[in-house]
Amino acid sequence: MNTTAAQSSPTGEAGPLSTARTGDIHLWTRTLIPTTREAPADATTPSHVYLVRAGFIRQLAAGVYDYLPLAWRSLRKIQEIVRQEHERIGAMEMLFPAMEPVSLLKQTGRDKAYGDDLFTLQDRHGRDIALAPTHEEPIVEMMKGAITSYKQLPLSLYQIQTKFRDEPRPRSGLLRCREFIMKDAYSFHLNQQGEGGLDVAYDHFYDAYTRIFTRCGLTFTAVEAESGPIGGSASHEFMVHAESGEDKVLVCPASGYAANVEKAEIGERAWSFDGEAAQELKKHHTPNMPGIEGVAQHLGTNAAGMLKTIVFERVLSDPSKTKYVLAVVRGDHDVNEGKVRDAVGSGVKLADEAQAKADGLAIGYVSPSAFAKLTGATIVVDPDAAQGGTAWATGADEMDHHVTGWHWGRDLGYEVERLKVADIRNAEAGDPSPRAVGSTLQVQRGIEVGHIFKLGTKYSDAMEFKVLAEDQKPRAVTMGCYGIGVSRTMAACVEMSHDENGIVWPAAVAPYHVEIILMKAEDEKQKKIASELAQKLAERGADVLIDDRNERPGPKFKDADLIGIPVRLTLGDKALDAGGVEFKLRKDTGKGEVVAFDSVIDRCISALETA
RNA sequence: CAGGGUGUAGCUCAGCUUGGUAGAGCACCUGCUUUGGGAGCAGGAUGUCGCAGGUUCGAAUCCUGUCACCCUGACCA
Repeated sequence: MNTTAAQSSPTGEAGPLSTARTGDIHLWTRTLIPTTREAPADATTPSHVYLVRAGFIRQLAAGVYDYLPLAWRSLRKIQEIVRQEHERIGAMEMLFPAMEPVSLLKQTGRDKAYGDDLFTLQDRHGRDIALAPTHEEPIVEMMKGAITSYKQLPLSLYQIQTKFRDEPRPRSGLLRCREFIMKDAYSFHLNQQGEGGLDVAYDHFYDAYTRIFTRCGLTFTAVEAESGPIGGSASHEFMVHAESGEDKVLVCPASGYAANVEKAEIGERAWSFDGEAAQELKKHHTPNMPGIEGVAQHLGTNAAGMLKTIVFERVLSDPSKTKYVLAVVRGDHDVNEGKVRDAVGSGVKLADEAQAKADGLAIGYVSPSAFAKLTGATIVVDPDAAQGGTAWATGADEMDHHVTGWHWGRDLGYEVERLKVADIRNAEAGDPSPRAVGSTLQVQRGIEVGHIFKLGTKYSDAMEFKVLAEDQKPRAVTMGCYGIGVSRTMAACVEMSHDENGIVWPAAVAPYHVEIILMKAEDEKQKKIASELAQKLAERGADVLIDDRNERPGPKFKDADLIGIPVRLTLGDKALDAGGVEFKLRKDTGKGEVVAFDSVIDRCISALETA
């Protein structure tokens, strides 16, 4: 067999206009596929276990992985799909540096926004350099110098590149890395609405993302999301359904509404401060009880019987004038900072603990009663906490003490009139749907593989990126940005598609389409047939891996299942005597079937096309 | 960052309590046999016991420090 590892144009010299693609043919013994029988001790997630065991990746440091030949082939296929779909919506590919001056990030304040997540270093002159976590600043910097007129808009640019984020806790193999491959795109517009506007481009990217993840064989949902440190208005996350996913998505089966847990709205809930006090207010000594569950138990109730008061402060231009915002939720609920922000109509952050204590707030033991003693403060109450008929357990506004029998009307008095009631907590399974009366939200776990944002002029304002509009006046450029975690997408494919024997690759992202197993690697006849089959498959565009190792059948079949190539052809005496080869799809269980030589190529191709 | 855990051969791990100078299985190399779902026999090679100090006649083992990695949470395009 003369098959070489480096297969290119089989028909002749490749000229400058010839980039004809035909399939690759690689020999197992001439590439590197270090499969292992046992999983590394520290791998717990399926994609991590199988990508390591199947010889796709190896870990170099926490959240830093080598991509071995198989992984790189899959990644390139994902990248190719990404390129084709970006090409389709008219986005142009380019490449930015991986490093950028920290001073650039200071212009938008994102050096602080990213904080310790930013990898930084100093060059020989002592200049601070960051390894880019994303590229809004460099692209705006470049565009500022490159375009000056509205006539050059709209424009969409993208790149596929390694990104760096010093995650506090990398985990789950490729799902959460400190160095990872990302596709990031940026669009530029004169306006948000109308022809050539951001809204149009956003929809195009939304559609492109839908096609990309569909082509990758993923089951996913596009959910409404918070924009996080990237900023901006509208935002959607593309979430692959997977148990190992870190993100929680709330969905309403009746309306199709789907949103990230940080963003999900909750439907109407009944609330009222009316109702008589049923119990006496009683103080309890509760020292050294970390966790609301412990306190609740001590007080003879549960977390749902308690009120939790979180102290925020408004983000003001004059930081010396602290204005507190008390957010009250039921003890078993979590306050959602974004919803608090929306409810009070200004930016908020958790109050500085030392300052709050100096102002008389017993952090950790605050009750809604504290509101009566504060001047200029705001209080927002979640509907589930705004129940006047309940005798609540809550803090005693005194260190190491709680109270039971607390009552809104009796214990906050006339202040009840000044209470604001709003949805300020994270949604949970079973909450009423915001879009369909009578329906409840359900929780799904997901892996975020894509995220798109309408940035508006956040970055162009900060960096003074303007173009001249038709009215001859300078106008800040409206932007969108669009990211796909390429390496994470590969891992998501494995999370979605595997069985107890290994990976089951969707054909579009499989490192090879067909694996040919030689039962007797030394047998000249088998080698010749394998070579001929591979050649024909390659001419039809299929990538072929030939397992030519001089191994016994057992390990070869086990490895074939492990690395998960969609189509398997086995060349052995059994099938050869019957006048063909054994054909089996990875996703099918049981034995394969013998298919005659003259029809097996068509069979392979059609199986791949319908996969 | 808080809490928990682990570092011994390429991989998975035992040995540590009670100190005496390094082990198993798999993988690897050689030979023979074997060849349709992780073969058998025989022989062989493989270690700075994470690192640095300390105690001791003697440390993988005890003590101190330190580094790395994993898990839960916090955090997070």
